[in-house]
Amino acid sequence: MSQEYKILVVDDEKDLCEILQFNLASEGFEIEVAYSGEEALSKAIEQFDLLLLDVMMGGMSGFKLADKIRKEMGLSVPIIFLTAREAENDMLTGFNVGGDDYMSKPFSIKELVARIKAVLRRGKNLEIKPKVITIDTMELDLNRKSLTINHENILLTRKEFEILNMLISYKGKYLSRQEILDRIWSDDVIVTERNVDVNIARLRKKIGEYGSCIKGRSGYGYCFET
Amino acid sequence: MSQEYKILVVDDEKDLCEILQFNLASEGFEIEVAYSGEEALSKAIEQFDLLLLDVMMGGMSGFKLADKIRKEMGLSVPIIFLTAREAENDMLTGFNVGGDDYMSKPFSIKELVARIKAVLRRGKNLEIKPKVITIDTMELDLNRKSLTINHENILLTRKEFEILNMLISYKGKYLSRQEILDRIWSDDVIVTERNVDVNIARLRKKIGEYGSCIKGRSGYGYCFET
DNA sequence: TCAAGCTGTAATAACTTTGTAACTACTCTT
DNA sequence: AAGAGTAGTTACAAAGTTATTACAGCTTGA
Repeated sequence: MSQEYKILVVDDEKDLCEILQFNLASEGFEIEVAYSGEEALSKAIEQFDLLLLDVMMGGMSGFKLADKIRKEMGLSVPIIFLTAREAENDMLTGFNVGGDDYMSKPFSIKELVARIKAVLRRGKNLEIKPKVITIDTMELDLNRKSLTINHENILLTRKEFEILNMLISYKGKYLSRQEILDRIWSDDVIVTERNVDVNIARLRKKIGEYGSCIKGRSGYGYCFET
Repeated sequence: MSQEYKILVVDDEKDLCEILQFNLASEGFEIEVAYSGEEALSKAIEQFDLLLLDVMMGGMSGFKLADKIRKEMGLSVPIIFLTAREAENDMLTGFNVGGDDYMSKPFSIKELVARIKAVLRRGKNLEIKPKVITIDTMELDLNRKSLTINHENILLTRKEFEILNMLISYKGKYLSRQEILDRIWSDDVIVTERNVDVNIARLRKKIGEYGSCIKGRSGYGYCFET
């Protein structure tokens, strides 16, 4: 990094703070630490280029803190949330509050650094990108994670949404069950390939007429094609 | 697994080594064992497709070993760390050193195997080859595994596709049935040479006018020639 | 705590691909 | 030209793959 970025880490686990401080500093970032939301607010938030907020803290939660910073203080500093694993809903709330990314603990420093850099880069290009994929009368909103067909809202579960999204972004290419598993399921969950089938079946049913656009071919996998 | 992967297990607990050796071998991996970091270094590390390193060993720790392999020897073999500690710290260090994954003991063999496969797969996907072979009005897309003739999609089964691909890449050369079997069928399946004939027949039928480009010659085998 | 929803497994039925066998037609030698 | 070996074709059986359903465990949120 050519420029020195200032990052504020807010977390009540002192050990983790130390690890972060050490590792991020060695990546060339300037780090400050606060051990609670309240302590964080006592600092001049606007001086930082990025906030790393633990979601669960004694006292004010990371989300509440983010909310204050965004709404009361009106700041748009990038925020990355740190959350205990499996809290998928956490993540959604995080995005609602205006988070830029989130990381589930335990996470790898390598990955965190990558995301920090990504967020900082993004900041330069600025602001909201409404990502919507439209296929005929079907609209997939990647931000809202919603699907509409003929302006009718279709509720997809996460897995269904992500599979559909993946198929559509590789439109015309057959993706093997394994490729789908690799991308959509995290490494440490072990599920069988049959699972993909089941999710595809549910997805097909939900998207009605478009169900037949998801082609399955013996030995190749699945493919979206209109 | 069609290909045989070589894995080096480095751990000073002999019992665990045996368990790993037995179980991984039965998954079709070729296993070698070293009981210390020093012993590991005496082997030709570059011959292995994956390293499984215990973090805590008498003598050199797994991390130190990894560090040597990465930085001094400059090798980028995938590494999975085995750690007994719950500690998040271990994990962080593991990733910093360039580990690809880690497993905390005790772990399930099933999960370990899943991760090994994931890591090995990951390495392969790196090759991005936008390969399309065009012969007259025939297009063979090796990525999509699709064939079009005059922009008409022709659905080939896997074996058909692979045979066609092989014939075309050796265009003009006669390939014996045995050569075709060796390359396209996995070693552990035993099929007769007549099988190739049958598949060739099916292929010829599917590719219509191009069917006659697949020449058969008594005593030689098959050859693609326009 | 219960009800509802999500996600995974298992079972099974339908389907596709692949292999074998049997037969015919061709080729190559003598 | 005959016979032995080789190749092409077809039909059927075996093996493998996929779709779908039912159900169970888990999480979540009233």
